Amino acid sequence: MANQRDRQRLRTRRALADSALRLFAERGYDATTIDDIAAAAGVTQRTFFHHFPTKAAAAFPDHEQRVADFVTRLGDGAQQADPVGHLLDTVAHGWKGSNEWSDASSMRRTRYRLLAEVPALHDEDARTDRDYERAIATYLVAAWGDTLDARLRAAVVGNAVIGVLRATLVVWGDAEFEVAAVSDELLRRMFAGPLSHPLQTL
Amino acid sequence: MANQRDRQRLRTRRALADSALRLFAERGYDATTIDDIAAAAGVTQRTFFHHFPTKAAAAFPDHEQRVADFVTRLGDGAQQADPVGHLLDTVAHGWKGSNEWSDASSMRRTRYRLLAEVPALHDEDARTDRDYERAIATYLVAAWGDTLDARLRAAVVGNAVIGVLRATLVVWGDAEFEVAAVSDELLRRMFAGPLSHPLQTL
DNA sequence: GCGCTTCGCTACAGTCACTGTAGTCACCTC
DNA sequence: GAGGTGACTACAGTGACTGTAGCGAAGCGC
Repeated sequence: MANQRDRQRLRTRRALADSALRLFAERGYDATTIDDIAAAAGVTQRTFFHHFPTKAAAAFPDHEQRVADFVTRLGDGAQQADPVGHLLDTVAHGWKGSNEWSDASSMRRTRYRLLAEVPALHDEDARTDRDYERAIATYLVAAWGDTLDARLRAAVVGNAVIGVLRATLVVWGDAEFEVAAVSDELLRRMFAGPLSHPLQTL
Repeated sequence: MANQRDRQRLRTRRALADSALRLFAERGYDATTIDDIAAAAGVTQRTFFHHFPTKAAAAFPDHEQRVADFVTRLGDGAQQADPVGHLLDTVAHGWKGSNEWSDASSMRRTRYRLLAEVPALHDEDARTDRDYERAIATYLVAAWGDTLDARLRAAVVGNAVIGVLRATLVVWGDAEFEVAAVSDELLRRMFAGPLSHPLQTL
């Protein structure tokens, strides 16, 4: 996995992602063309599309990887006695998760600001959220058993977890507080109350 | 508001929306070009863009109107003693809400099927969801008072309400049950438990 | 009725995201 | 070291979306 070719591929991918984020921040998303990004990375436009399916995807080069990591980590606890506890632990762990791509906090801030301003990036991010939601629902159905009630509550939990995180981040955008602690309290309340007991109306 | 010009404009808009939905259903979203839609409606491509900002928007010609209706209805209860009750009533009322555009249930089914299959339409729908979420959050902050805790819980409620509805609809896609009753129970649980009391960790 | 404005639509031309195809050349494998 | 694979290029095309200018009919004050 670390031969010449893979290194070259990764180098190009990084150059493209870095150029994209930098240019988006400097001149704005719409004012940046894919030709600009490719030229800045020293490759052709066609090469850009060998690495990213869309312009927006270049702003989040590690999304696929992060979702995959989350799914793996969630799956590792499939046999746990307390599936909800394991889910919450995994989510909490995700907060600390940073990797090679988004390490620099300046990059993270840039990305967050762009996300709020550019609808196309918001769409891209929302697609990733849906992947997380599906992963959570699948995990809980496996843990709870495949009844209609379980499938329904699992889907709601997936939405609730991601929704709580997203809403918390939105407010956090203009007010400082401990994101991890607050979202954890909200999620634990949700599970303590409305989400862990069968529905009456089903 | 019912002069010759407005009637003509509405007629064209309807023709475009009908042609779009029909062609999307017949040959698929990607296989339908905007020229096709415009030609089927008897106008030019440029006219299409006088009525809809994007190709996807033509599949939901009344989204703006629906959001505006929701906001109006929500605002009408601004002085109510029980804001959460008013919100739930408004949401429940939304279920029954059908209008001139989406009256025919066959159209509604077609639209729902397309929504599940076409990512671009999913994105479009998600943007509308965000409008609802913002409307709910704004309403609740006005009712609860503008503290950090209220802003946070209001944002979470907006996400939770829309999330519950979306998750319920997804599961409902392959299992029949009373959507309105089930989502109402879920929402009432959320408000009874985790969402109506100040956060400890703030 | 009669100008004057407004506006729904057309015609035309351009940009840019994205795709298909074919080819080159370095690297990897056996 | 021969053959295959894969990263990248070159070129050409499609289709979503935009800007601008103009036509002709509906509205509106006189």
